Amino acid sequence: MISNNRQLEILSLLSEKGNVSVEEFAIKFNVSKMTIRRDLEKLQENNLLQRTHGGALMNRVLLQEMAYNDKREENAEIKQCITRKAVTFLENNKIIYLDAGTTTFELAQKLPTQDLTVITNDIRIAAHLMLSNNQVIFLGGLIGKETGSVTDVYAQEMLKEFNIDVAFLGTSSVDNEMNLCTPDINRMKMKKIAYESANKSILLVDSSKFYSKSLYKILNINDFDVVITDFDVNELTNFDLKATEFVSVKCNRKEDKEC
Amino acid sequence: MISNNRQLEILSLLSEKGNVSVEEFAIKFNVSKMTIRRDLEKLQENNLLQRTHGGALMNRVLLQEMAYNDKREENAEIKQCITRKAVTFLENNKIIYLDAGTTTFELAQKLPTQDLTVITNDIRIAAHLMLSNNQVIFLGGLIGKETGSVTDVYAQEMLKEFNIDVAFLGTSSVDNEMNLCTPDINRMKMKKIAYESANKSILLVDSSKFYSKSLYKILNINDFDVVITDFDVNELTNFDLKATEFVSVKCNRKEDKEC
DNA sequence: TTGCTTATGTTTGTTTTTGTTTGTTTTATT
DNA sequence: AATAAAACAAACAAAAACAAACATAAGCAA
Repeated sequence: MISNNRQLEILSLLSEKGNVSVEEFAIKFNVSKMTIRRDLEKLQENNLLQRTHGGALMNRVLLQEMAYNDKREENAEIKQCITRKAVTFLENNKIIYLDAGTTTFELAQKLPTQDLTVITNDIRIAAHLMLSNNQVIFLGGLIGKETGSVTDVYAQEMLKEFNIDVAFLGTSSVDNEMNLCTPDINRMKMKKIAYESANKSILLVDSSKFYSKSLYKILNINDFDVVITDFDVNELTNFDLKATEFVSVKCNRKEDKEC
Repeated sequence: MISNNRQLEILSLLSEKGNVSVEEFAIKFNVSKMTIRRDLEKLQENNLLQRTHGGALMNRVLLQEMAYNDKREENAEIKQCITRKAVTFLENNKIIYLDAGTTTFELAQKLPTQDLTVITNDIRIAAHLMLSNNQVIFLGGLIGKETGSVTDVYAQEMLKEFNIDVAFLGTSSVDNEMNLCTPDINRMKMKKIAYESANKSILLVDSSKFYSKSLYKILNINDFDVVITDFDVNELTNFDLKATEFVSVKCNRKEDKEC
């Protein structure tokens, strides 16, 4: 087994159990304790765990990263389908806005590597796109720990100043009347401002988000120019959706071929 | 880019398993290990994976790997010494500013994990600290590709609004008259604003930066409350440094014990 | 064919990783 | 505090992986 791989496994077990012992791993990987100690030392250097006498404790930094990765996994196939469709709405030299969220993060990874200007309030999206040849503008402010995004008044004011060609928005829920909802007032405002600043707004929403509501109404699904979703078309035709281009991606969870 | 089928298969297996070993593939494809290494080398050049001793890991999107790469940087040991000293100037519940740069990035990794408010214009610093329990405020704007930082008018205006307890600044050069210099007007302004907004300013500068000048003067070394450097003390006493608390870290490049 | 380029294998010496030994430090117990 | 047991870490040695340089083979155009 290659050493980095062993270190990754140590981290992964650590995140499950919270603490690990040197002996445990020496046996598990069939290497000497010294080797495990050296692994732990290296991992500690990178702030990935906290060594103790006899083993190591989890660093809470790691916890959060894992939580984020887990969240990414949820509905992964569906998000792949949705974002794969979303990129077809892109054109060169456009200014786009990417809302904070896991779906838009997936979209960020599928963007062309150049000729776009991308505005975002999600630090993970910004950090990722920084490596591309696109122009990246990050909205400033206090970074929210759970979401890795900025939504405060700084970000809101800054966002108002841009002329956006296409805004890609996500949402945490859609209620019975097809209103997008969110429990947080700042997130609500960010989305509204993005919508208002953009010539065209595209909603990315997977079916798990429907029929649940929370405190703030943001916009109605009808307000969007395009809605990309795996939600059942028939259910939606009960509503008056003529104003919206409606793209339903059929997504077979297992085979992932239809999209 | 990808020259053959084998490399494609390596990537595909890598994305399935997360890691691969050289030996495994040498056997699987019935070629020499050297050939596999050359494949991995090529794929790494294209940022498609991360080589390790014995094999390769999937290329991770998160910034952990960046931290990794930074470890291998030139004056790494000296920067370690300087930043180790710098953290001793921190107190709980303070508002600090971290300038963009590799030295301050090192410092960010050594910060306590809570009770600080950190303002920064460096996205790597922000992304890293986001995982801690400190409050993190990122200054918005266009992200510069080479530096991963924002220095434009948005960032400048935003920075002016904060009350900073301690600002930690770096610099690209210090000229013969002990003025900090930079070739970029926006970077110059950012540093000046940070200096003016802060109660206390601490300069982190390694000896390689001295005696070289560039277009814009920022500040004089005497303006700082504290200067932390590995530069030879005797050379500096030729200048009138009484206004500045001067901390010289002795750093033995090889042994790295003095600090 | 010849000459060129590219991919691969082999040899060699170097670097990295790992295990072992030894003596020290930490922890727990009396 | 004294003691024993466990964990640790420095130093060395062995093994594995690596990479440069050269040799060989394959593919391809003139």
